[in-house]
Amino acid sequence: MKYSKATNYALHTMLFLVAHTPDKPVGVQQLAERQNVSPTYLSKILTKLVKAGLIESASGANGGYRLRRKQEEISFLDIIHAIEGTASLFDCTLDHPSECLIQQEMVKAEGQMEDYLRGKMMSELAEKMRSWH
Amino acid sequence: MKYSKATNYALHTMLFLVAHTPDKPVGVQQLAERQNVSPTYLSKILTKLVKAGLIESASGANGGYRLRRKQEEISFLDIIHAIEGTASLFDCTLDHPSECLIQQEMVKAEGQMEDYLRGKMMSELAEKMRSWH
DNA sequence: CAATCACAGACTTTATTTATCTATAATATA
DNA sequence: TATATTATAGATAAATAAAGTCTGTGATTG
Repeated sequence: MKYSKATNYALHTMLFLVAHTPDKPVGVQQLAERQNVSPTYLSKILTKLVKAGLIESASGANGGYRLRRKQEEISFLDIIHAIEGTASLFDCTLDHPSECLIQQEMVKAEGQMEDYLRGKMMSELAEKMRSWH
Repeated sequence: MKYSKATNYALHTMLFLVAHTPDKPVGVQQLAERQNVSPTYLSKILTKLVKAGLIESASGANGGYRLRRKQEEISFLDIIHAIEGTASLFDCTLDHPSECLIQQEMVKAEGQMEDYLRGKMMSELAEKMRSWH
């Protein structure tokens, strides 16, 4: 079980957009170069972020992507859910007589991780980055 | 990102062994039937649990598997680690100038889930099961 | 109109997970 | 000791998912 690379790309792209001057959109080309990934592949990932309402896109010359919400309102969990989906990490496929106790505990465990990610905002990371320069 | 079915099989097998009378070993055949999985495949999974020291095996007639520790000393995390490994769920493959802030947060988030799983013992589930019968 | 950009779909490649098959080693018991 | 029973190991195959490519289309700017 691993987080996908796509999630990594998404998180880094978001962090870059947050750190970037907010007005001007950033093209996928530039974002892809910084991460050593092909623009077409990254654009697929970014489209998911657009559909999730985290960023918006502009076509045409000088187009690209920019944030759609304030950075204090974008959590790690928002981004991860946009890429990985929101389904539970654990599915008990066995047919039980009653509810699966194991499943219940696994869902609770996941919930702990999600709570942390829900509370961790992009603005906090941006703050940390700034304090280094 | 999903927990593997193997982890599900492992957890259910452990729960069964915990609920079972402790002395007599249980054969993989019986364990596999209950979960609708092939004995050879399950035995591979169980071998991992053996190597992790959670259960022990006995060859030959009347052989099988049984717990090696007390049920209060076997956590969900022990079982999951035995099957999935202990590596972090998130690897930042980008080459950063310094430590990856995103990675750091992801590791913390994981830690929350692991803390929960570390504290959740087989004995607790067995207790719940008993209270239903 | 031409250059620049995002978007969509089909496709390929690679990696991982889930098994299966077969042979071998260990053990109990008749 | 012989036989049945059981776990273990390795090679391999099949199924699924992840990662990435290619190509064409549509929107926007200058």
